[in-house]
Amino acid sequence: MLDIQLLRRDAALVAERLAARGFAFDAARFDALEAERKTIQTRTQDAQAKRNALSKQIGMLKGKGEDTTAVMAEVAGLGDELKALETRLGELQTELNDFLMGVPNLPHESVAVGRDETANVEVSRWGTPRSFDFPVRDHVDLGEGLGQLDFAAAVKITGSRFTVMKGGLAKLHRVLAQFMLDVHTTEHGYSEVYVPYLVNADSMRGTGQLPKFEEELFHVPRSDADKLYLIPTAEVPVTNLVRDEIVPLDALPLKFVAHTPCFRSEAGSYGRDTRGMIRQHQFDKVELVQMVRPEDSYAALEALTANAEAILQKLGLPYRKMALCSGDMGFSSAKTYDLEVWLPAQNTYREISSCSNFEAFQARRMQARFRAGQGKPELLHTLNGSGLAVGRTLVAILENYQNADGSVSVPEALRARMGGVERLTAA
RNA sequence: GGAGAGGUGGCAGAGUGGUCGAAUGUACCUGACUCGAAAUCAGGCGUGAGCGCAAGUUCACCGUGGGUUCGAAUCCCACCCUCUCCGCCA
Repeated sequence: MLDIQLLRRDAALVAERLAARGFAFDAARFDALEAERKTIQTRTQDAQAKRNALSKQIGMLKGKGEDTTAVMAEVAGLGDELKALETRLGELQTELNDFLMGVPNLPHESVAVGRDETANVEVSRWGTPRSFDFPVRDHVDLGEGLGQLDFAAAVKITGSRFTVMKGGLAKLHRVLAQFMLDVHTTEHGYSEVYVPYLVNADSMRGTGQLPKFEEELFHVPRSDADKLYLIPTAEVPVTNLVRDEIVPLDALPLKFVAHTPCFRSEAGSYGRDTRGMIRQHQFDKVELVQMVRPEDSYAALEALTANAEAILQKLGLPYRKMALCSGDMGFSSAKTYDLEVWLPAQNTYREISSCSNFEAFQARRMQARFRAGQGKPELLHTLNGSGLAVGRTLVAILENYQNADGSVSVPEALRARMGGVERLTAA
């Protein structure tokens, strides 16, 4: 959520900055809503103050055993008007809130203006894509060739966009997640957390998935009014750890890492990446989350992105770092770097991590604050990034480390964890 | 699943219709005393929002949402959550 003070001061300026990300902010509507809110709120509060004063008077008179009929008559006249005002004010506040909850974050000044991913800016590249002297197979052929990747079984059990892994590949998948967790906790200073995979609507609103993106979520019904959502990323439960909290200054920065499955309905992506495990309804991800002081958040974004890059480097996977343009960023983000890993079979780089600074956008929705000294509570800045998407990392290893005979070498960094196994072969 | 208890300020804990945003204790901050500290004494000390240049002032908030009333922490309804015991269970 944006700072309403900023909108009151200059809604037109906000509209201009949001236009850069392709969002049509209706400044006229906002100004109109605000104007009415202001009058109605003032009138409501005046009426309430009057009612409170008279009621207090009745209390005092009764305490002294005196007659109250005159004051009662006076306050009786207030009733209908007050009720109407309160109702209208409630409507306006709901309307304003709904309006604000649907407005995306402002792009940081360093973000390039552009409509879609074609305007993203390549920041750096690491590693050299390997050249193959045999026909390159994609991860589906490789995994099925090994007898360790089974989409047919997943379709039978559940449906499309799920996968079953077996044997060495299943183990490699597990080992990858643990490798990432260990690197981030021991080398990068993150605290490991284990969190629920089902969350309530307040949590989804806090990080910005609701109210706008409900169709991208899976949910589990409970009572009528109350359902739980499967997390689309660990960002949701982990960031919400600080919802409605005032964190002491000396506890900052907070740095968390969590390994969770992620569930996405992928509504609207029919036909995209239908083959293989690039785009699944369920996938594992190791997520980095930070809560920092506002003045530290852009340095933290660089550091967090470097933390994710370190995993790719240790695994020897070539990648490039992209700074997303204004039109390609997520709803809540002020600035985002995507890390894209080289996939030989697709002959291109594909997203494997997305690292974002949300500034105070999520914190404002969540009332996530810190207190410096004796001062007023201030909003935190929140950040997160994948470190990394485990399924896609597995895909990248299969394709980049494949051999002519269809076997797959295990990256050096994982061999000890794999019990010394150097390559995955068909059983 | 069955039975019971309970959700009040950072924490503890009063308050069952009126002067209660809320006693008291504790924690914390400031000052006094002290060479300094402890102890003691005095004062201060919630969050959000509106109006205002400011001083200030008004409103809302006692789990959540409704209702009754001139007036609700207190009464009524629904829901959520926590705890205890029993049963079942990874």
